[in-house]
Amino acid sequence: MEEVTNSAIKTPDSSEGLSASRIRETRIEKLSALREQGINPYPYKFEKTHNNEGIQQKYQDLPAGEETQDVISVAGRVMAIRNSGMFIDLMDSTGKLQLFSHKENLDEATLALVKQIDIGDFVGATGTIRRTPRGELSVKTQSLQLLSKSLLPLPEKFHGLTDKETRYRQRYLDLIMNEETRDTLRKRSLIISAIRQFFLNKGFLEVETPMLQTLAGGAAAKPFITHHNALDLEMYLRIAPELYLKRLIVGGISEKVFELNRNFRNEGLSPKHNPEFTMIEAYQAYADYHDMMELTEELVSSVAQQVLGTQTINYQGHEISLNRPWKRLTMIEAVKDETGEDFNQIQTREEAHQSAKKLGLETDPAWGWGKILEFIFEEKVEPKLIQPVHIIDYPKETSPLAKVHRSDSRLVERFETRINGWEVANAFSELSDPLDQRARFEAQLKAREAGDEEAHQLDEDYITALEYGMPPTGGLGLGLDRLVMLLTNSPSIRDVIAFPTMRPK
RNA sequence: GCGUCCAUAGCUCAGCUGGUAGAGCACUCCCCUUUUAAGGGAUAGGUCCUGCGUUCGAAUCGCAGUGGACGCACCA
Repeated sequence: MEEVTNSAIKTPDSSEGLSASRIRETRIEKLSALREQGINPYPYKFEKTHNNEGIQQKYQDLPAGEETQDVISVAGRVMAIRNSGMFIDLMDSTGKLQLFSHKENLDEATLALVKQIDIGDFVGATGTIRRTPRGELSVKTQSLQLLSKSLLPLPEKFHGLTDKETRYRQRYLDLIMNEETRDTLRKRSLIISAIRQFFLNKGFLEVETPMLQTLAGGAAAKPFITHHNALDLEMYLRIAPELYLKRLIVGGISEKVFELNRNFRNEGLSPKHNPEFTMIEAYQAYADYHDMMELTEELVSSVAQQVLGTQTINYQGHEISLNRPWKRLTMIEAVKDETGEDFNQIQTREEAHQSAKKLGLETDPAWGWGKILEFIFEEKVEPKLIQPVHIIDYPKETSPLAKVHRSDSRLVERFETRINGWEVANAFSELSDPLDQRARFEAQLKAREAGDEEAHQLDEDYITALEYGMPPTGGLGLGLDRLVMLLTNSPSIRDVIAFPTMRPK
C-alpha cells in the first residue's frame, strides 16, 4: 500500500511543462526522504481543536507581544513561508493564521520537518497563542505534523490565478487562490438552504420527480437525448419538472409541493446559460398567479435579507431594490408605455404586423398577434427593466400550460418576474381544464410539424391526470443560478456554478 | 452557427517596423531567525497553442485548425 509504482512517478500531468514537472519530481523525492525518517506524508487523522477564524475571534483583544498558555491545534494549507520556515501562513476554510516556529522552541526533528514543508502542503500545528510585536496573531508551534504533501506548485501568491479558463477547468485551484470564488459558491449554498427553509416553513413538501423522461415536457426547449439499454428506449434528460409536479398535485400528496433540482437544455452556452442549471418549481393548490407573485416577492426579498443582510443589492453598477411590493405591469401596458403601440386597440394579426414594422422590427409572417406582442416586448421593453417587475398577462398562443385569463380570452394568467432585465421567475394560474389542455398541446404539435423543434410535446398521461381533476393551482418556476448571480454580483453564470460545462481540452 | 479579441516558463506578464526569448513570484542551492508579496546571492526552468505558408531569417506577417473570453443568434 505504501508502494509507489514507477509509472505513478513518471507520469506527470500532460498539461505540465518541464518546470512544473521538475518541481513535481523534486517533491516526490521529498516523499521518499520523509518516509525514510518514519514520517507518513499522507497520514489518517489530525485532532483539530479550532479553526482559524475561531482563533482570530477568540484572541482578537490579545495585545501585540503578549502570549497565552492556552494550547490549541489548527490545521490547513500552507500558503506562504517566510524566514526559512519561521513564519508560515496557514489557510483553512475559515481564514488565515500565522504559525510561528522558532528554533529555540522546537526539538531537532520538528525543526527538520519545518524545513521540509512546501507551499501547498497541508499541516497541523499544536502550540500556544501569541501576538507578535508587529501585531500578527500566531500559533507558537510546539509540534508540527505534515498532513498531506502537495506535489504541484500553486499559482503566484500575489496575482493569484486570473486566467478564466483555468479557473473554470480547475476550480479547485480557483478556490485555493481566490477568496471571491469561495465566497460566491458558499453564498450559493446559503441561498439554496434559505430557499429550502422558506418553502418548508410555508408548509411546502419537497419532492423529487424524474430527471430521465420518455417525453421532455413542461417547457419549450431542445432536450438531451439518451438511451436506456434494458428497455431499449430513447429517453430525455428533463427540460422541466412541471408536468410531474402537477401530477403530484392531482394525486394530493400535499397541497403545496416544491422541487429544487437540475434541468438540462441542449442549447448554446452564454454568460446567462449553462446546459445544466438549477430550477426551483413550486405548486400550490387553490392559489392563482396573484398568490405566486406574492410568493416570489417574499421568497427573493427574504432570501436576500437572510443571506446578504440587505434587500438593496448592487449588480454590475446597477442598484436594485428588492423591497416589496414590486411593480406589476401587464405586457400590453408595458409595450404601450414604452412604444406607444396599444395592443388593446390592435386587434388583428395584420395590425400587429404593421405595428412591429412601425417600430423597425422584422416579423415572421407566420407569427400571430400574441407572438408579435411578446416579440415587441422583448425587443423594446425588456432591456430597460432593471428594478424588479412582474410582467403579467401573456398572450395565450405562447403559453400552452397557463389558464386563460379570467377577463380576456386572448391572454393567459401568467407572469414573468424581471430583475436586471432577466427572466428570474415564470409563473401561471395553471391550466386545469383537460380539454383545453389537449387543444393547446395540439396547437403545439402543429407548430412542431411546421418546424418548431422546441414546441411542447403532447403528454397523454398528463392529460389523463388532468381528466381525473386538478384543483385550481398556482405554479412558479424560479431560475436559481440567475438569482445567485444577482445576489453575488457575478457577471457570468459560470461564476456561480462550481463546475460549469466546458468543452474537453 | 456568425463576428471581434486572446493564447509566450507552474503562475502573473513584457517582448517595438521580422534578426532566433525576458522579468517578478514559485522551484533548487547558499546566506539570514520577528517576517507580512520578508530580504540578499547563485542556479535551473521554453513545442512562444498546432499545422502550413511568406522570408536569408517568424513569438512577431498570412492562411487553416484547436481552446478560451466577449458580443450576436439560439434560449417561445
